[in-house]
Amino acid sequence: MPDAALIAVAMSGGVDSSTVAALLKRDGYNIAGLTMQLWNQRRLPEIATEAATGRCCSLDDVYDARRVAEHVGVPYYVVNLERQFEKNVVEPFVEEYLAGRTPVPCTLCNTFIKFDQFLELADSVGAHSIATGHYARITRHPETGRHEMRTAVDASKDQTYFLWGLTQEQLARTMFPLGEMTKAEVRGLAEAFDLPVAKKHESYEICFVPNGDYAAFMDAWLRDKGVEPAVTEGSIVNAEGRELGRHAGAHHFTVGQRKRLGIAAKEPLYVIATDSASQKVTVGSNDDLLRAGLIARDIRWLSWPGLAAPARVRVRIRNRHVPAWATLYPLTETRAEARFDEPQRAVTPGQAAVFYSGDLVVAGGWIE
RNA sequence: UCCCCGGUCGUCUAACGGUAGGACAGCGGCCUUUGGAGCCGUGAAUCGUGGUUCGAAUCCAUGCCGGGGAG
Repeated sequence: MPDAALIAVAMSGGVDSSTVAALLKRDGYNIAGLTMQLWNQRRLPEIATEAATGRCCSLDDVYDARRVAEHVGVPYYVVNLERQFEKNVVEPFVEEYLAGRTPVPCTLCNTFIKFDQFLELADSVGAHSIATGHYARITRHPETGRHEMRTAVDASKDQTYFLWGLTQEQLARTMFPLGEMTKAEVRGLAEAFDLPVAKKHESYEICFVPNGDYAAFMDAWLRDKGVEPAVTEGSIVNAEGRELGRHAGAHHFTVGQRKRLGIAAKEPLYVIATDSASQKVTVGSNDDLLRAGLIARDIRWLSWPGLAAPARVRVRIRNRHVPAWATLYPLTETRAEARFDEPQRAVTPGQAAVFYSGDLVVAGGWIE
């Protein structure tokens, strides 16, 4: 028997969250649809493109969400969280790049916006829990009652890499109705519900970067903030320190990157490291990217309450990376070292390391 | 001035006198709720001018350019 209590559904205007709203409504839940306006695509006109549709924050998406809410027959609200989004996602995103690391804005957005600010919004409309279109599962430990996160049944759509920052309190109030479904099933339901967005394409890339050119975005954002463009020109060197080329800013590069180096060599060259202090970008062969382990900091424990002794886990070091077997050694409460069974390619500072035990999402942290 | 050696896609480099190929870089697409990676596709060259030859990147002559040597 469905709970009569109100559930706030985060509606982005995409297929997944729209299907969630329709599903919960069909099952008799009392729901309200909310769309978070996170970023104004006209904010930085110098990088705006005519093809800004399909972005998670475009006006079209808000219209789509509203149409879906009307179609499904649920109350609908749009809330403006642009200020919070810029403070908690965009600003750290730029700062991380400038510091020589490679951020994961989607994780920041989930941790600080979608499951933080949005829960406050839910409170304000009297909703005791929230539902989103994420592909992940939440379970409870049968004995301890601890909330656990598990990977989505549809492994190809699993989004736990971006969700490891959720706290017990957040998990306790969250529903992921799509975690048990495949994308194909969701599409099928969207069509069965005759949702106006049933055939809408997937959203890709960073939602607030209209054309995928995050380097241009950063430069435009900094100019908009009145920050004088720093002198970021520097050299591209090999392991021996010999200069192979020049670049316009180390923050335009990330570990493992091959494209846009503009250097012709006998074999493809990849970025091995970037250094913001010297603005040096070091390049080398693919094999030079292999690392035996990593240290993760600011770890948040999800399904496990912590770690007292070394444990066998699988580690994902980027989205859609096939998790690699490793032994996890606790260093402090929030810091741990993972040593891979097999060396992994392009371990990148600033990216997340997410630890799994079977389908359990054990914990996540930031790669140092 | 003379004597060697060498000039091939943007770069590096192949091609007994017989379809100028590859790698890297570039560009485009696919993939993907981060950045990357990967996959597929694609444009691009014989230093100039004569000559020999059925046929020249290749052989000959000459000019130009680059590197070395002899003063």
